[in-house]
Amino acid sequence: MSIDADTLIDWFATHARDLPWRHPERTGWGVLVSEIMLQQTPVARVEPIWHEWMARWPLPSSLAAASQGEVLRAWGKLGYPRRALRLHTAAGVIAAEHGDVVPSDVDTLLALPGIGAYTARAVATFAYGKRAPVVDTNVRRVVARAVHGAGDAGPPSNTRDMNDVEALLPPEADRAARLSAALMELGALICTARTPRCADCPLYDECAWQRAGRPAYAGPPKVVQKFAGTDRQVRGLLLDVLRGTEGPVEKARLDLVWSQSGQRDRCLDSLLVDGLVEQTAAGLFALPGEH
DNA sequence: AAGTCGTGGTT
DNA sequence: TAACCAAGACT
Repeated sequence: MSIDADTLIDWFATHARDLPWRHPERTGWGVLVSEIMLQQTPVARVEPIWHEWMARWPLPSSLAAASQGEVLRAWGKLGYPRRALRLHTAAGVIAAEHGDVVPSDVDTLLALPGIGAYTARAVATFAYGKRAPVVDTNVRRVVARAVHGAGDAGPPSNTRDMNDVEALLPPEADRAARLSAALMELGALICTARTPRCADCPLYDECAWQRAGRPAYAGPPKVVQKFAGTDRQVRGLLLDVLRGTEGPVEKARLDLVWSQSGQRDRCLDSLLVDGLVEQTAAGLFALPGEH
């Protein structure tokens, strides 16, 4: 079973959310920023920050001119702040080597830090109308159900997943791009992970999962990531102190966020290694480039 | 290639 | 309420 492109493209034309990075006046830079922010982060939390960034840094060169600390503060609590640092670096490369214009070529995009298989193709497709398989978690789920009749996608396999989606794309780049956006939107609004709204699905009649009686997911159990008590939580708490403080702080201030000194010190050290924190000559701690 | 990397809303 | 989930990348 396959997916009828026209059916889904038509559904998208009438049901797509009005998201700012889809507006006709958005630039490739705006699309890139949105895609990085949206990695593992919900639309609702990204939208206000994206607007701030577009107003403050309308070009790659304007972001590149900011300090890392400014960028990390503006990133706020979107999570995974290494994304902000990589985007800052990518902006510098785009400004210096690509005429301050986000590249439209997948391989060129892949060479930039923080841009992987999904983001490179999403930017090429959504910003420039190229024809490329755009595979994110939504698309994987929609294909698993509508095409393969499974309750959910199994473990990701980049090559196999992209081949699956490639086979669905119409030959015309413009329609392929719209189908890619539609597949993602369907996964986000209708074919959702926990409680799919099948009654509202434009693919209801042709969906292999529906036809098979909606069998439960039968693949290997998904690995659920813990958060409470992990280094990830502690790193987040440490960084939050520096984000909320004007200048450098003493280590004693950071020691307040977590009682276990061993884990605390290990996390602070890893933040220094990652370049998310710097130590001043006086031995104080600060966001990078702000002292 | 399995683990790691933030954060907060939803069920 | 604990678990799940959200437009992944990197090592």
